[in-house]
Amino acid sequence: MEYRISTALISRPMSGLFDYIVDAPVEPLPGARVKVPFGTTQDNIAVLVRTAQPGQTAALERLELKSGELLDDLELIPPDVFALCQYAAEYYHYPLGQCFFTALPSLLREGRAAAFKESPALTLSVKGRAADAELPAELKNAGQRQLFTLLKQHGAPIFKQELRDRGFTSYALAALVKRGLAEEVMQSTADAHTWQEDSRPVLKHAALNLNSEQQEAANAVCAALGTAQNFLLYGITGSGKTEVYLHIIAKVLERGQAALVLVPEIALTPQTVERFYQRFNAPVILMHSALSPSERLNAWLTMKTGKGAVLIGTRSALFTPIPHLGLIVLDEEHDSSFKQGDGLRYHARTLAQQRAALNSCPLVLGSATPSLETLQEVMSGKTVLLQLTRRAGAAQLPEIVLIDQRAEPLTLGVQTGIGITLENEIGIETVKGNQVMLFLNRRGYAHQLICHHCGKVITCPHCDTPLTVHRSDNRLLCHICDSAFPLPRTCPHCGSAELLENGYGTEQVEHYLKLRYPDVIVDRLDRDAVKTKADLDVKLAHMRAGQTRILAGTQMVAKGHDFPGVTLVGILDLDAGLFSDDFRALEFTAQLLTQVAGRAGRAERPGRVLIQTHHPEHPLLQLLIQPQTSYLTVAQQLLALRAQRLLPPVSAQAFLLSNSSVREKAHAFLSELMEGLKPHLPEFPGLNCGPVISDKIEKRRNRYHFHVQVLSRDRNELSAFLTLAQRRADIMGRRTDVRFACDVDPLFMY
DNA sequence: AGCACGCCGACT
DNA sequence: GTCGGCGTGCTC
Repeated sequence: MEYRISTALISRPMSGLFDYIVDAPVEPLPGARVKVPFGTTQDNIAVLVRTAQPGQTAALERLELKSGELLDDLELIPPDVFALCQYAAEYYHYPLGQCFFTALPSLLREGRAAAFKESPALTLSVKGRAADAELPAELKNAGQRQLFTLLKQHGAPIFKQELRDRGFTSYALAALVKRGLAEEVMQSTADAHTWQEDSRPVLKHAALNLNSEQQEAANAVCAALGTAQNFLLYGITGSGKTEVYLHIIAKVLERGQAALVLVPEIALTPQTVERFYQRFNAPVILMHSALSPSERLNAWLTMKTGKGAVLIGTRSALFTPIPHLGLIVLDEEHDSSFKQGDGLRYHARTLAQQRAALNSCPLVLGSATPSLETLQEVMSGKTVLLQLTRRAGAAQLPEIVLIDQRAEPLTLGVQTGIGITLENEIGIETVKGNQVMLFLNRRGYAHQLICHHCGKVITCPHCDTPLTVHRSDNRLLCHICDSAFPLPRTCPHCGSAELLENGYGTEQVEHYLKLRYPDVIVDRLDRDAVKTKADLDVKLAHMRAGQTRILAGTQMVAKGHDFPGVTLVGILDLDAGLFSDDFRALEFTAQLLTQVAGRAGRAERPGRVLIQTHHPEHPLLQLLIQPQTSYLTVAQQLLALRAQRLLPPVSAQAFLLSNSSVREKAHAFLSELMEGLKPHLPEFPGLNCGPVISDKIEKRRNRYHFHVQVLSRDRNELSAFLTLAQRRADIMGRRTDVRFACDVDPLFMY
């Protein structure tokens, strides 16, 4: 039977639909993929949007439709995810086809069959099963012993990727195989049954007891199961948010429904993951950036076919088909990694709200430092606030102390970021056997290289930024485009050999500390020191074991890791976060301070936070050092400030973006676009359009960037304007070498 | 985004 | 005389 269908092409930046004829035994469903010819090209992947009755698309009567090949016999993208993509297309003013593209695993984008592939798994060998002793004596390594025990308890094979996610090293896996205790088998999830058919209870172990606050929070969400109610679980660090999630998820599973847990990339540590595996018999599936394309497809299909009960994943896991979805958790909801920075520039929180609405399930946003966006939702009554104010154990909140840098003598330490006061405190704490964490938001050894003779700063040839000195690999690195250059001995401009390093980064801090405290182990945590997930796990383990005594790092040290032995947290330079022209800077700074402070004094030992600043009188700092100040009170003040200035989240914001390798073209495009829109502006009385200006870093990766800021108190008005802008941009036609995009609800200034 | 078509400059 | 630059417009 032949059907006439409308499709969206997933790899073309066009918002229109294109019609084809497909041959199918029964009427094909929206969400299925079709392979279609397009223009002169073959094998384009499109997604079926609707079937059309003959004659319905009257405008195309003139045409003999080409035929396409149906790739999926069912819908591939189920109705809820399909609707989510449609919503994203409208909200973010992005072509529907490309939203589908974003929603699909890469192998499915390329037209591969939606079928499970076998993956390597590990199970005990005959010898391993026969081993009488609980643990074969030859296994000395703790990881290998744990792995053996796990395989023995579990019986059935476990995917190697899952074992790696749970913290076992590839080395440990190989060692068991080498000793003949375990063997590798290829396994597929294809013939597994759905998890609901499993007769075992969903819980492996009885849940931990919740304290009254936790219980109240869990009860509130459980009472709302089956509705699209949004919650903010505002829980200070160490107050046990995860335990609340686990309780709610258990309830969801008992109802026969599945749960989706979204986390920032960095949060997928073996400790967190293990708590889920330990708690539930029902299958827990992970989706993160370290998966290979076929592993990602397997995880996606496992959920789609109802063989996974809990999906834990990063941003993009939001688009995974999950039958009977009963709950969405978005943990660390303030984290900026939930916002996609290119392509479909979506915020996982925004789309999670929509998905929760589509599935009539609750959305739980969790954070110790909620975003002002979420706080605004609480104020307006759309989101229910649940609070966890008690820290586990006897832990107290740390004392925050400002160190006025203007009063510090200009020692060698100051030039590497550590003033004498902080240095002394580090000495005292480490002598006592305590741990210290230092935070600095700048990677590398030295911020820039400046010529003493001609005064020029060595900059990236592709970007408007100074190159950063990285001593560990003796290179100059561009933090914008990641290009690398050998360290020059002479100035490229004047040939002088007198090059001065200017400004310090984490690498220099680490270097200085190692010189200063040769007896203790100093480690560093930043993107350069942590290349793989395994690096991170190792460093975190050393820190947790108390081996590492001083840990210096970037944002990474602030992100939710629990180190009970830390009694001192030093913040080397906060001033940039106080005087930025980004209106979100104070919010980020308050969040960062609160998060970093949360690392200190989690056990019985009280903690302190020392903040080095040249501006101790700054009102935000003054507010934050008050012992009774909670993040919530700070955030409320910041929100009031936003309201005064009519900034997000009180009003809706978007950027129109253009870039080109020819500076003039990028500017001209936006100027002409805005000129063309001018006559329409009276139709948008609440709209506030900025001028066409260059980005703060105008040249990036050899392209010149310009933008226009658009604000409106009325989101619908903003959206209508963006639709018009998009249409005008289309009419203006594509110009070679000019790229144009919208960023709705941007998180960073351009 | 591809890709073809088409109209102008500098090669054999 | 042709090769190839990239501006323009179309793709069911």
